[in-house]
Amino acid sequence: MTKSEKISGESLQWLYEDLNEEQRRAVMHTDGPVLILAGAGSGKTRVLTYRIAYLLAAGLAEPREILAMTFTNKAAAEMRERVRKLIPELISGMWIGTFHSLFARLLRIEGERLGFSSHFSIYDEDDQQTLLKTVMSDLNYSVTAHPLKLVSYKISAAKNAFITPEQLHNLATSKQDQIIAEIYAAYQRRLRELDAMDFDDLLIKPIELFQQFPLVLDHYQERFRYILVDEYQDTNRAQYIALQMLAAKHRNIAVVGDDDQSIYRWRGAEIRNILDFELDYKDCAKFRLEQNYRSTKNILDVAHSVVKHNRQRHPKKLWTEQAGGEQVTILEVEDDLEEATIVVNKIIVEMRAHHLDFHDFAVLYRTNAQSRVLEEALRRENIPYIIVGGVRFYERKEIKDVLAYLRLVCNPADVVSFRRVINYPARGIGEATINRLEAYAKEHNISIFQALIDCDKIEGIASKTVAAIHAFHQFIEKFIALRTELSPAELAATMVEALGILKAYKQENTVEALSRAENIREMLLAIAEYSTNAGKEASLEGYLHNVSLVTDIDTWDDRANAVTLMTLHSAKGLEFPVVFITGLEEGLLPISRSLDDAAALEEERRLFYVGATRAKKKLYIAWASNRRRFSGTVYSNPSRFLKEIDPQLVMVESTYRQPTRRAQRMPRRQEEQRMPKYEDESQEPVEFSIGMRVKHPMFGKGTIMGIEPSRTSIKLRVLFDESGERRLVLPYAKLEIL
DNA sequence: TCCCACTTTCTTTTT
DNA sequence: GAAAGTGGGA
Repeated sequence: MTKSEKISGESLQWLYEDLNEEQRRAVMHTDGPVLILAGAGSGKTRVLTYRIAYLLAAGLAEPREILAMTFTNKAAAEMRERVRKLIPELISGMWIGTFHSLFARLLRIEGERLGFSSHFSIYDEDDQQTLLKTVMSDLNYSVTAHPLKLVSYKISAAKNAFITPEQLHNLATSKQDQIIAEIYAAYQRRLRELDAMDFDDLLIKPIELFQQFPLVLDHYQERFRYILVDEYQDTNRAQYIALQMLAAKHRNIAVVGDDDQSIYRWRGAEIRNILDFELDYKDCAKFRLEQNYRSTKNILDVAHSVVKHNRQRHPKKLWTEQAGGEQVTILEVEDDLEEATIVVNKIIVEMRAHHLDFHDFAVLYRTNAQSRVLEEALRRENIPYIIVGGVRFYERKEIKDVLAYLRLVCNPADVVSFRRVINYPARGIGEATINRLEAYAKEHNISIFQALIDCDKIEGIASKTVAAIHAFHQFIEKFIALRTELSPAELAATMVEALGILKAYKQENTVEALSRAENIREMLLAIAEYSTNAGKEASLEGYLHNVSLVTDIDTWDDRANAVTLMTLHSAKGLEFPVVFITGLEEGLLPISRSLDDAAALEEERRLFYVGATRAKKKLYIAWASNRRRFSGTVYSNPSRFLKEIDPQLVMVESTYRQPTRRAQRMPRRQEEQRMPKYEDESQEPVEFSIGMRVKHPMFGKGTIMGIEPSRTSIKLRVLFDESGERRLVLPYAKLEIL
């Protein structure tokens, strides 16, 4: 049967029924590079899934020849599910997943060539910093002189830009940058010794692999006849290079994206990648999806009126058949508490008026810290809610403890995990002992885990400690042996039981301890679920790789009947009938650190755009003139984005009891830009004066006796009526003026 | 070596 | 206001 015969069959009716003309052309243009500029809500996922389905149904590709890359597991799962619905019989063997998970899979298969085993550990940011700390101390660099955050940020940035330690060294313009390059080199060596990779390595190592082993590259180039990339605007340099390499042979690379929704610049994403796709592939076909199927015209116009102020963008405008719609409402409120209250009230009102459910609402914000007041307000009204993000499940201490044990069983060379659990639960093995073990391991060129066996030969370790070390060693060995006999779930459960962690938490009997115990139980259930789902494929390392790459949004349950609270970043790709964007204040959205950086500011604008275009029917935008941040109150001006919105598109609801000069409603034109106070804390004006009466939540009432400015903060000397004199650091002292 | 109390630092977003 | 780091006493 020829290609055209197959395609003309009735089975492809869906191509004509479900797609508009431009979408269909994008789907059916299968030869060569394709750029699909797909605006928010224009059916981007639909085009991708139909394209895959079409490639398969038309016989242009086998499932195993398709590689589809997304940024979240959720997006990948959705894509897979939708392809399955179209052509259930052709689903297995495709590589659909996130960059990180697919590359991890690739590295599990091919990593041995680079000196990694198939069960290498994946380090998250936390682990990364722990390792960096030890690397720096080995090199005798203090974390005071070279803040860990700075070092890890620069190394990560270099990796995302695919810059090697040597290159970074050559690029260095300061002594510190040279040192960072040196740490970077040592860090990479150490990772290899530990059989571990961090998130960035998952993107970089495939490139190194391809460069060093052209035959491997050749194999994957041949195999992946069709490559599809979602959210192309968020790819970084490393991802870009990897894609270029993989696509070089067949050149069937289709990328979908929207430059207006590029919001990961800070993570190394290069908007240039999508803006320049046509230069990279001069013969590419270009399709524009500009019909929006999600939102009303009012919402789109508001979003557009803001984003059009960006210079770094393809000019374009979405259109919709849903003319008009409800006006966008701007809520002007006094403070964050009131903001939360009004949001909750509006939810209740909207529910009654339009027969909506809780899951029809999303409340979005710039920073996770903003969720707290909202939570409290929702709880007061007994409204169920789900928070996405914040402290992630797999980053919780108790979860990481158990995971570290499991990782150690998989990969005894994993020193970061080793250090985490060697003395947890406490078995009397302290820092001094660990250092001796480490020195011994280094001297004899063995792993620290192997050094445990010989610990009785090491000088300076007490016999009691030797016994503890041997017991620990045997404990791990026992589970290494059990690994083949037990399922991951059984192994984990047995291990947790043997460690007595749950019992210890129960004994502690505090709210915190009990919730930690609960979390561990939940994790054991999750492992069991993984074991069932993966069936015969289930393995401990498989599970560990999975959880390393899971994000909160992946587990977000969109069917649960609850209001969703999340950051603007997490909201990308989702939609809700009613959306609230909160905290539209200078310094918060746009965030203070972006104010002096034109490119960063544009990203903030896109962030607003992403948020606004999540709304289907109704959009609320809120700003508060006071917001409690840290422990002080911060006064701010309305976001410049509010002023960019065409006033005719919105209605303003203000709840000021008495609007202040600062808080004039929607001023037409911006006079002097008043910077929010918290932008630079050292400049925060002192609101306190000597002799002033103040109240502290713990110490009670007192009198300010002195004000002592220092390099980084201001200290107040307060004489408390009951407890005497104390020094309090200003931004953190929760003082109320009486 | 462990444990407690105190100090310091951090809040932008996340695979 | 948390969470990690530091330091002194048991």
